[in-house]
Amino acid sequence: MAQQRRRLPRGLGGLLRHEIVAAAERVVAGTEDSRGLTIRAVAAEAGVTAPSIYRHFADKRTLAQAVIDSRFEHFGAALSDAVVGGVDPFDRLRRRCHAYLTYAREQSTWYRVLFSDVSMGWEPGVDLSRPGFATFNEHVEAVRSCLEWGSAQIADSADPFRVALLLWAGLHGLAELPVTKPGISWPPVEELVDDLLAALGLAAGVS
Amino acid sequence: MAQQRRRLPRGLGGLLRHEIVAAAERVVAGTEDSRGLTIRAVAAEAGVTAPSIYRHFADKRTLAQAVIDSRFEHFGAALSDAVVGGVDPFDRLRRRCHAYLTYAREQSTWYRVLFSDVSMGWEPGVDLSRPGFATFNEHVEAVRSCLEWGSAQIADSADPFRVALLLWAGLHGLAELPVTKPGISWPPVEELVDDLLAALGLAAGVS
DNA sequence: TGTACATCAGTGAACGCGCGTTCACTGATGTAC
DNA sequence: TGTACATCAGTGAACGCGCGTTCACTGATGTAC
Repeated sequence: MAQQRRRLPRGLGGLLRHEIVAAAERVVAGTEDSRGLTIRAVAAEAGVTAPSIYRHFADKRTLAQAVIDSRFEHFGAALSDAVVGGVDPFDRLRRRCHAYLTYAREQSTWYRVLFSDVSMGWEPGVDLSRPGFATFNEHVEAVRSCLEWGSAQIADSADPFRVALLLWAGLHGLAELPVTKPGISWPPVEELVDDLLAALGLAAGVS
Repeated sequence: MAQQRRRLPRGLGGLLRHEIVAAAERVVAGTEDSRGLTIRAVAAEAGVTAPSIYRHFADKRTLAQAVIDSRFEHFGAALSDAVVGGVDPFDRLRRRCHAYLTYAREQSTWYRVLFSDVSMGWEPGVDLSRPGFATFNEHVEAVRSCLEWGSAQIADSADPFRVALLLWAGLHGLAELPVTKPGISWPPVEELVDDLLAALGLAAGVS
């Protein structure tokens, strides 16, 4: 039977899927919430007409999912990059937390879309390999390393998973509340998260 | 000059402003986020046509503000009611925190609208008398009472405002993340917040 | 007490808009021979 | 090398929809005399 030759993608001038995702990322970053993510706005940002989006994504939902996956990967990479150069588990965890807050401050709209938008959250029991879940697992492991490293001093009854959830909960509040409630005079959140790490027995200075 | 008599409001059958607000509360509670809050949906829920909303509210923004104020009052009242019967500051703060999580669980859509919706947040420097701010002040005072009550045991260098922010941040995470990230197997958040209170020196059992 | 009238909450139709999506098309590009 | 053709990313027009909002109206109700 005749062997169907696969065409190469057309020239570099062709609009790539990646460029649409990048345009969508900019659209959301430039607004207050995910309401701004419309096919038409993404197309305009990409310099293209709206129907051409459908050459690359079946519908709006598929596009949104692709953009969210991309942002979760970017977020996870920012946290992983931040630990480079950390001298011990406490220091590495602290760097992760500070990077978490930096991302939330600099990409505040995206942070809220990733973590406060229920229609875009992780479904229970499915898709645990999604980028966001991998990042969560790294967070739990970072906490476990601290608890094990400091086990000579701290009662080893502490459950790393529960401590990690508690730390994450605090991080989430420090990431989001200064943005949504700017009427309160927040101290630097980096100081607050350092206090939280100390309170949870996840900092070096705790005896 | 002729004294203009003010008409009494028409009969009880007349549609009251309060009924529209209540309808709007139900509309949002029945959806995933504040996108569902439309003039038409509120009117339908109230059993009325859309234009009649404008007899009571200048525009959609004014209606949304009224509903949010109402929900903040309801939220604050739930927290205040919860402390009744508390035997000491630690117990009263713990009851407040549990009521916070209960509200977030039972009214999860409204919780996210009140605390994660940036377009509806408190503006910096204005309207500090809004119901939500009063509730925040009560939260800080509840933490202050704990720190003062336990001052014989705990170093009094702890700043109640900062500790209150840290506790609030943790509460916010425990309130929101189990809803937006149900793929993680969360332990009961009441247990987690008890751990957090202990870690922050805001529980009775801490030596 | 009776009647004409002022009041006004709610109605029904309509507007202009932005949305997601579809459809037939165009025109540049790579391929077959 | 030259030409006819297949491919396909992107276009322009159009659709049906729900939105916020407006407008003239209706009809029940309370008031003045």
